[in-house]
Amino acid sequence: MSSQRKQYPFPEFEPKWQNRWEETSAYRTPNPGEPDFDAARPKYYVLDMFPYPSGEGLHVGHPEGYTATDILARHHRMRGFNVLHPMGWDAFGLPAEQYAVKTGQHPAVTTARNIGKFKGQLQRIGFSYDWSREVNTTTPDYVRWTQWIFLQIYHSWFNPVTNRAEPIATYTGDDPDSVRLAYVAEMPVNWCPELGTVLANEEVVDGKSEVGGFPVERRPMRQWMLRITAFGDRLLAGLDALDWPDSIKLLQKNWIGRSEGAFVDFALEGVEAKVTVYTTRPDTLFGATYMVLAPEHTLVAQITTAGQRDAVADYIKTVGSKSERDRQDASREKTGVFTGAYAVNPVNGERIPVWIADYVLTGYGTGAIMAVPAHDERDHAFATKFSLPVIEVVRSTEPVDGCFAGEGVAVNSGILDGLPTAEAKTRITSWLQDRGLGRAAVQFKLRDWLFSRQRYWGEPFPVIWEGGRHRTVGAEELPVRLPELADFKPTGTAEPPLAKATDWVRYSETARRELNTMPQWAGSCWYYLRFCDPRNEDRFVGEEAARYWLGDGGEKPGGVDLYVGGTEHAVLHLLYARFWHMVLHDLGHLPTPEPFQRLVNQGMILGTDGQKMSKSRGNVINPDEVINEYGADAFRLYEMFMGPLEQMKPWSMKGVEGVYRFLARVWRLALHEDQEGQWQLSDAVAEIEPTPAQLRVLHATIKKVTADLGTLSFNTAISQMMVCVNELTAAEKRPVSALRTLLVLLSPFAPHIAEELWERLDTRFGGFTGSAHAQAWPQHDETLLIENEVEIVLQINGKVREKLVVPKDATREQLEAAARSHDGFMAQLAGKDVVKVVAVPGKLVNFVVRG
RNA sequence: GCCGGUGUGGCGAAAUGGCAGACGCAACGGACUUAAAAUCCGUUUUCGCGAAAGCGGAGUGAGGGUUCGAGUCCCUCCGCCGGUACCA
Repeated sequence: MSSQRKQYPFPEFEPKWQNRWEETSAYRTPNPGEPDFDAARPKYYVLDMFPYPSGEGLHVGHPEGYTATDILARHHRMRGFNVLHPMGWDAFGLPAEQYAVKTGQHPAVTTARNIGKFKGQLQRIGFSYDWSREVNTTTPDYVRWTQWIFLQIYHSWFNPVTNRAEPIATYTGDDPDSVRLAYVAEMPVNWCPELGTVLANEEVVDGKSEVGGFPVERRPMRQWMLRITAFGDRLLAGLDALDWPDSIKLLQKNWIGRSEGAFVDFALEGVEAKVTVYTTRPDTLFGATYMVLAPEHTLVAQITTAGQRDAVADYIKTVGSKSERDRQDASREKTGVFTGAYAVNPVNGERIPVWIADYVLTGYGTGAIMAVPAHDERDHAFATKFSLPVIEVVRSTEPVDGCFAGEGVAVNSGILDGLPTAEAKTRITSWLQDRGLGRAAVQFKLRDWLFSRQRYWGEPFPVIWEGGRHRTVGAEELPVRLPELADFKPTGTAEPPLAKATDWVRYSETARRELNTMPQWAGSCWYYLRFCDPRNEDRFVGEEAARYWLGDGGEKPGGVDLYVGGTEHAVLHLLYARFWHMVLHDLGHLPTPEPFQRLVNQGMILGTDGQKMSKSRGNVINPDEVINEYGADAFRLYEMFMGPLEQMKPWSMKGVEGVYRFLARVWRLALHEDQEGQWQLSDAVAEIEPTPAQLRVLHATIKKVTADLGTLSFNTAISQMMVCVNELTAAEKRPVSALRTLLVLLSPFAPHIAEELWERLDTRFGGFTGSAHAQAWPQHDETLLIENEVEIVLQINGKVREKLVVPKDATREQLEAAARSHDGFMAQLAGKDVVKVVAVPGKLVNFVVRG
């Protein structure tokens, strides 16, 4: 194939058009206030998840979403929108840093090289990005504003009364550091000694680092945290008004994991302390037959009796040696040990034993539970193993086998007896509250966001330490630039690499800089804002630009009109970005409450073997090779023709050839090859009226392509254009007006060939001035689609027996009469007992017979 | 385990509750060609009958249900893909 002549000369005209678009800044989008800005047009902000520019280059998965958004961007421009369609680089990250460790080359150098490669690849596909808005999260000008946003977060707190972030000045307590949205805490983190860095949870697979497969251990370290949990309720509630896939909303919902329940205080026997537990089932309090503390619970040492001290110490040691993963395996058999201590059940004064067990986690609730083995699977398994008593306190209305964890009616529960679960919950909660023994409580699975990394290649914190206290640098000192380092190798200790830049670290005689850097998510948390106003030197985004491109927060939450990317960011990037956006909105810096109004996930593209593409499987498709072979238009078109955008689907080179042939047919609609092998305008193209059939298919195509673009059904839009081209190919003469419409419809999908044909037709015919992309989107004429006659089917008991052509507006009665006068059909009906006749105009007549 | 998605020809897929398989791939036949490629035209869910035009049956993972009529709606089950995992 590669040695063969191309079916149409895309190797010549595709680069030609790409250059022309670049030279003429064809896709530059002016901002409000600029001379060529047209305020009368509506806005459309369509965004891709920007890539990490890895050394591997682009794979065919990237352009899937990018092509979809490019088609929509082009379509909206043709419909008169001001379209914001930008691209940039999420360029901090571990691979560049590790490459630097290996080679000594500065990450900035490799990053710049990779960006060059990525950008070149994207430009070869002909995307209509406004490259003048390109951003790179690692440039000082971008880092400056990332750090500035950190300052806003640091200098604010969440006011529970107003339910929003406010400047820290409005906090009236005596320890502002305890309420800041950015705070320092000693936290267990994934530390990889081999790599010399902490890793995010998602970078740890089976207790080993994803990169290199080195062991990872949990170790407590001093970390910066962001108080995302304060926004748990709003992050949850805000989902309702967003046009996101339900599955993604559900993922966020589960991740946030809001639950309603109660704190209950248990007195301890012979110890001056109480244990507070969190439960979602306070109604089962009468059934609590023992209590379990997490092995790390602070009271364990205090309450353990002399006799149990060795057993408890042994157990804690065993638990400590287990990997996090082992410990979280729910199917594992329960383990635990008695502390020797007893607690008192506040409702009935029962004395219940206190155990420690690793199935109680220290990070959730209070790290202590009341165990109700009759109505909780885990407690039941534990009680069974250690022969602890089981008391039924909820009765199901239906028979159940095994442990009953559902809702029913309270029994054996004193004041609660006879109450349904929901009522029992409120009753016991107020009972506890009245006596100061407990209170209603809401808990989240969501944890505060661990925001610091012991890495070089990230944003430095704009933070200074002095006398054991932290403070920020002033906004005028931003950006805090990374120091130059010759050696990126890990120190071998927990100390971040920045510690090696001794001059940089030393801020003053007595003050030192923070050594941690921010995680990669920091830059991606707000890049969609910077795109609105990427060169603004006074603000992270200009107020007018933000108000225009994000909307004014009217009826809908507003923000980016359409955001397309993979599902893998469902709970990380998409949650973090919403959190930052909310803080900035609360502080008055942004007009809208949410960042992304509509979200669409593209499905993964699999290898030709139906497996996930990977280097080890050797099934990776390289976009450059496809484009060399078939051209950018065919590549784009195939990516969209494969199947529904959101669906997972395998690659097929034969499929690429199919759309390539289609584009070649479009080419030959207008051109033919002469004796010298030159493409000349075909004589078959003529200024003639389209036939009624051509007109019908043309307008059906306008209608379907337009509708399908609205629902992102690119594959069916393309098949309709194929139908249209097949119709025109079959014709002796091609009406030039039909070609004109077809090229306009095709131009968002296959922009190069559309422009090239448009330009060539302009040499002979009128109506081809300017660019195909600059044309108004066509409108279909419904009257041309209506046929005078329609074919209906005649059915007996729902089975098709005959077909019949009738006037399109025939009534039910006329249809039935027509059926009854159809001899062949009546012959089949002869002798049958017709009980009912269903006639549907334009569709069918169904005779229901008995026997 | 729980949650979500999905299941239609040889393959990718299409079908406001109304003729299942549009469009594309592959395959087969024909035209063009010395020949091939490319291109163009045609056939192509499957089984049975027929020389053929055609006729008849079955058919959207399995089983049930609602309906004049179900790929589409409801119930039960199975497979595959993804997420999540002791969150009290």
